[in-house]
Amino acid sequence: MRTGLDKEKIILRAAELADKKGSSDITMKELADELGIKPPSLYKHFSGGLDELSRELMLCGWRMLDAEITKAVIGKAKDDAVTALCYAYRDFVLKHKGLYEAMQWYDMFQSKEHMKACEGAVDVMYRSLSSYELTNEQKIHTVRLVRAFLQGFSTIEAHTAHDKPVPLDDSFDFALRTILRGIADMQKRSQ
Amino acid sequence: MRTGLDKEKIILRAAELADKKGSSDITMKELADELGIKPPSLYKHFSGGLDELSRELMLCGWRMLDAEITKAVIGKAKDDAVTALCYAYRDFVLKHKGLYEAMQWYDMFQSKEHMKACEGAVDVMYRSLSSYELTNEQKIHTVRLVRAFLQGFSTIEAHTAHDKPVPLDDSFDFALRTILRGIADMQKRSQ
DNA sequence: ATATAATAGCTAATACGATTAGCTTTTGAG
DNA sequence: CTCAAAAGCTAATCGTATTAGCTATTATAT
Repeated sequence: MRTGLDKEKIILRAAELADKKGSSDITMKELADELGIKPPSLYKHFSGGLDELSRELMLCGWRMLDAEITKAVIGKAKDDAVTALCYAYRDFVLKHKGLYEAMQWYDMFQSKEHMKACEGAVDVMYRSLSSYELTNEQKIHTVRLVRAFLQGFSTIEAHTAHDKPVPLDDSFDFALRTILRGIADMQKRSQ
Repeated sequence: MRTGLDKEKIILRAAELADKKGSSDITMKELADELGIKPPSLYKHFSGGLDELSRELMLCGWRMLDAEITKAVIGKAKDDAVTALCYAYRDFVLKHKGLYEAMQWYDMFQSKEHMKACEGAVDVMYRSLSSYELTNEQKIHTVRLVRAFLQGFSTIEAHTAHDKPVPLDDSFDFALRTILRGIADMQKRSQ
């Protein structure tokens, strides 16, 4: 009982470590070294071993992302809200490459838990669309489109060398405008 | 020299195994078992071990995807081509969940090789846009948008339970139409 | 055909990370 | 001040990757 560690602190440390490595593949040994303890000691905090740690990392990541995008859309509506949310999401992924990878720790056995975890973040997306005049079904489609785009663009960007002839910023902006235009178009037609 | 195996066959078998597991995390042991040989024997074909196997799997996957989408767009232009390409891409991912994961074996050390590998598939996307009247820069933005959307939508779909209230097919269709509308809009304005 | 070199498999041995078992020290509650 | 839980440690076990060295098969060159 010397180091003053607890589950929370360890997870945050693990997240940092993942981001430093740029990958979610962190080992008990690496994490223990990072914390100045021996690998077996980690089992006092995570009796479920690496699996439990991964799950916690995933949950922690979604909570953080949720917080970021929530903060970003406060006081904004419609296009402003969607735009802010998208930029915040992308920034998060670029800043947390390793953690974001851990957040993809989909299904297998824990599918429900994972879904609950992203739920918060996805819910923010839904709320951001609430100021538009869309049917529920349209909102669902739109959230899926936005989610897919963000997931795809950010991962590709995070894993690709940043020396493109055409800046990625411009492409992101372009894509975002395309999507917003699509939403506007939808509203026009449903009137 | 009994089993008549060669690099090519082993890779294809590894791809099947990955898809069967729904994950790219296949071990030397699993693969050896699958092939009816002992793990050390694999090193006769892959002296670089698991790393080399992963790389080959990645390359193999991109070649396969390239072939699929190329086949899909033959004889088509504009919206028809893009639509066919998108559906083919999505089908591929859903059919090859494990292999597709292996294809994400980004950067680290081999970044250039990986880029070359996707290059073929990305090139098909560019060609599919050739029938539109777009500037080079616009094409680049568009390819990035399409790529991001496909990557994101497919991975999310591949990893999520298929029991949604609103069918994913409809959302895919909706998103695709939104993107095509965006392209049309762009052309209108640049005239 | 036959000797020979490369091939492709095998077993045994090594290394390393995950995990478990059991011991010990610190710390918080009473 | 005592005691139980908490949190760390070392030693031991297990499983997978990988290497080393052996052997049988196959292909090739004489």
